Amino acid sequence: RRMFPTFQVKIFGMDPMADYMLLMDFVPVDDKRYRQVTNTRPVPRYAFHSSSWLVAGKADPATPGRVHYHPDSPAKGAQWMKQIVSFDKLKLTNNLLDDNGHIILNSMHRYQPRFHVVYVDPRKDSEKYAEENFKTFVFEETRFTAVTAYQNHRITQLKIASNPFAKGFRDCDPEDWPRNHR
Amino acid sequence: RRMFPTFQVKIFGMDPMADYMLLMDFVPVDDKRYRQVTNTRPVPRYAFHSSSWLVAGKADPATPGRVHYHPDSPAKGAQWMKQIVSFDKLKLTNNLLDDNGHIILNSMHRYQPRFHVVYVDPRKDSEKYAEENFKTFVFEETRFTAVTAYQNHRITQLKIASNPFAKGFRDCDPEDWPRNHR
DNA sequence: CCCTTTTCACCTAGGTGGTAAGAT
DNA sequence: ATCTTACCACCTAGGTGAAAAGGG
Repeated sequence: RRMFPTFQVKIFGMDPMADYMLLMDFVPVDDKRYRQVTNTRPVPRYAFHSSSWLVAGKADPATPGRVHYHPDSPAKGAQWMKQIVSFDKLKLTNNLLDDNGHIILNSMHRYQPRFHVVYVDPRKDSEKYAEENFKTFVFEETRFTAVTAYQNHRITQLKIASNPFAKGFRDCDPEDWPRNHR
Repeated sequence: RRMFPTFQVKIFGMDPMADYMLLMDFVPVDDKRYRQVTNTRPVPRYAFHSSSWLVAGKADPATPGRVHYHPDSPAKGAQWMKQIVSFDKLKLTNNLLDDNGHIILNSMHRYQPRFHVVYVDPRKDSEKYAEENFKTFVFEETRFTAVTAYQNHRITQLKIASNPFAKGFRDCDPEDWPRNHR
């Protein structure tokens, strides 16, 4: 499924006339597997377990480190800089055998999205300059735990309130949402 | 609206490693405006006038000669050649003020679609070689009369039978269509 | 008990010809 | 009479979380 909210960046400082490739990948934040607490007392299903994650042990074997190229790649710096770049086509899966080119992640593990900019070097021996033509950007606030089903009611409500495709599950106007809920 | 059936080509003979732009444009077939015959006897609307076009006079002023770049442009020759290239995103309009970048045509005029291949010359003075880096292909069987409403019942039925988006107007299985109708 | 998979109703987004009204 | 425009029901295509079923 798509990653939501979508990773979006505003880019400055490119050479407007040069070609660039934009891509993303995901690296494990730690070497741990997480789980939810065991409730001893019965709890209604909609309460979604506890509100925190416990370490459940060592991480599962690392998944194939796929990358997602922004579908507009390659494009000129001027094109990338003139508006916000949105990775809304990026899809995540837990299927190790996926052959749709989606990003493969382990469920119940924590990940750090990374954003990479590659300058398309017109020189014949461009491979030699791969190091300097490659810049990586990490925004720690975009870290998340991959799941197959939501574990937290407020995450669910945030998605229902802000993802247009989940409009069918809303029971009030999303404009009122930040005021009515903390 | 989209052009339907879609213009599609299979390409051979490109340099697999070189970049190419693919584009289409439309040129008037003649300098005429067409119209349907006046029936003196009343005719049911569904009969769609006559089955032929009459010359109605001189063509309207030529429309801005827009071009449509295939959205995958630029791409490597290998990419273009490995499957049929389909111009299914190409849209036609009769609105002279259109600002969606669609191809502007005069209704009731005849047009010839043209297909162009542009080799992206990596040389600094590539403008000098524009002539030799540019090839045009014309398939006369793709000529058509632009309309705002269909003038021929068999064209309507052909579209209903073969365009998936018109499935709501079908009254039998399209697989049976060529056998049941001439 | 905890997590994953599958299916579903309900959306967004947009491509069809039909149809009625409008323009010339 | 002929052609154009605007709107519509009906599709395709695909992104949502809910819920039920399944696995360990």
